Amino acid sequence: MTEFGLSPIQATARDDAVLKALAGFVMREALGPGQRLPTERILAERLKVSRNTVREALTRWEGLGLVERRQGSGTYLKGVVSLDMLHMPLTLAGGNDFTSLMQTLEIRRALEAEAAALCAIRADQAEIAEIARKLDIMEQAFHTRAGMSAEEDWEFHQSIYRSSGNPLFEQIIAAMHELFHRFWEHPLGVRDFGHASFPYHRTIYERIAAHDPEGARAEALKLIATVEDDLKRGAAKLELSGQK
Amino acid sequence: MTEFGLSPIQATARDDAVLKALAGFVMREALGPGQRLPTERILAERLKVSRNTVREALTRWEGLGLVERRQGSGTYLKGVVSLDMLHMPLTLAGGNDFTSLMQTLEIRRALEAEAAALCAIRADQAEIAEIARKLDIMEQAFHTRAGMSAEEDWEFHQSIYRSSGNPLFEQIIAAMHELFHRFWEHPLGVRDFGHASFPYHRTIYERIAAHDPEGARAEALKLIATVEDDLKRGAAKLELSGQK
DNA sequence: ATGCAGAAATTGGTTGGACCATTGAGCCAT
DNA sequence: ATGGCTCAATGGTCCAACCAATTTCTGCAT
Repeated sequence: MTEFGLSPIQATARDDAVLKALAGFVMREALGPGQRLPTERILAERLKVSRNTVREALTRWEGLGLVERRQGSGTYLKGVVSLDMLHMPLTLAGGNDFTSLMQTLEIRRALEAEAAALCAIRADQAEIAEIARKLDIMEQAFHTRAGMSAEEDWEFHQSIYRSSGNPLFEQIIAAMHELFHRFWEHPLGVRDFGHASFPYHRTIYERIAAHDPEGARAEALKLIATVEDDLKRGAAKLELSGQK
Repeated sequence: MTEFGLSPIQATARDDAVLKALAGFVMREALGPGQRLPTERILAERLKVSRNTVREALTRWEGLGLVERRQGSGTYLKGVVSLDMLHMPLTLAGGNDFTSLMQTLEIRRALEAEAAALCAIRADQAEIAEIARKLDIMEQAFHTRAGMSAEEDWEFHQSIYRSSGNPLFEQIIAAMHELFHRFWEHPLGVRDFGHASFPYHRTIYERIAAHDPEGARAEALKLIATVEDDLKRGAAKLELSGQK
């Protein structure tokens, strides 16, 4: 194990100090997403605080999505960490009913369209190629597995958000995506979900590749519209079958 | 101390289970902001988990701004808690620079335009009247106080979000607004900030009152564009004066 | 009785040490 | 090579204290 450039902490407000020290360490070592950071035991020893304090600090970062813990393996960076970060935790009440889903879709419509337009403006050749790659993977999965391509679908969209030049798009939409997953994992019997949206993935890509922001925005809006339709169909079915 | 309706927890993923149980407890007891919740020691005893686990769970909620801890006093609710909450922690890397501000503005542009459009579709007469009232107040404040109408300006926008039929708009934009305030409270020497955007408030209102969603969207976009220009001017000034 | 200072109880914050559960790497027999 | 096994490393949980800030109670002086 190498020598970590970490020095002890002093007064109260330990866990904040721990996070500050850790952020500094991450910056000095130029650690990025995916990389492992020191074990809790080592951090506790180097910073001269108890392991519990280190754990509370890391729990904070985990809650902010900055870090991921894997038991038996280690703690890994999930995002970019810097000393001067601003946190904006949003908690939205409501969640699992049809209305809430439609409301999040309205937000997503706004963001998805804007992200696609920005991407069409800003994406360079490498980024466009990456999007094309994700699109190919998705289309291939769609055909071989008869429409079960949710994971690949999501990765395609993510590649667009990443190329929008604004990381907030991915952060916000990712949170909503999680909500959607939780919702139609087991309930809601719309099997062909997403089929209708399939063709628009390619049209979005084409508008982005052509650096046509308004075209990309329009295609993104069409895609979301099909999802909304699917959702309404699913809700209607639930209504009929008498469920709540 | 009353009898808490809390039952033991079972398997792994303790802290999540703790939060679920706590959320259920808060709902059953109909606890609201400002009220104190049970001691960590009591929670640990009732839920049959260690106090450490309770603390990690509460640390999560504290990070989300749902709860506030006061040493020697207790843990108090800060927001509304329910079982089906969606958490959306956003992190702005390097929070106080020009880039971060522009990024939040891009998000706001997307949401503001969509909210204005939805409002034009859905707002009823009473809501339109309320928006008109806020607009009058704002314009009057603008003229009497020579442009210092930030508070009234914000209330005008809020009234639009509220009439969009989707509470998420207000929640998300409000979080960003708070962030903005913290930023240009003292730094950034653009005095005439917001002057350029003034006329568009009335045009937005007129398009909403006319139930013209695309018109409202277009005017909202113009307004945000003026804010972006102001921001760029401010950044250019900082650049000139040699600050970082 | 009243008011206030000091003691005591309450409560979140921290510590250190122990053990469990999962992971991953190295080893060994096949 | 391959498959299974062992074992060390690592995060997850627990316990039992003690510290620090706050609140509440107590009792004395007025």
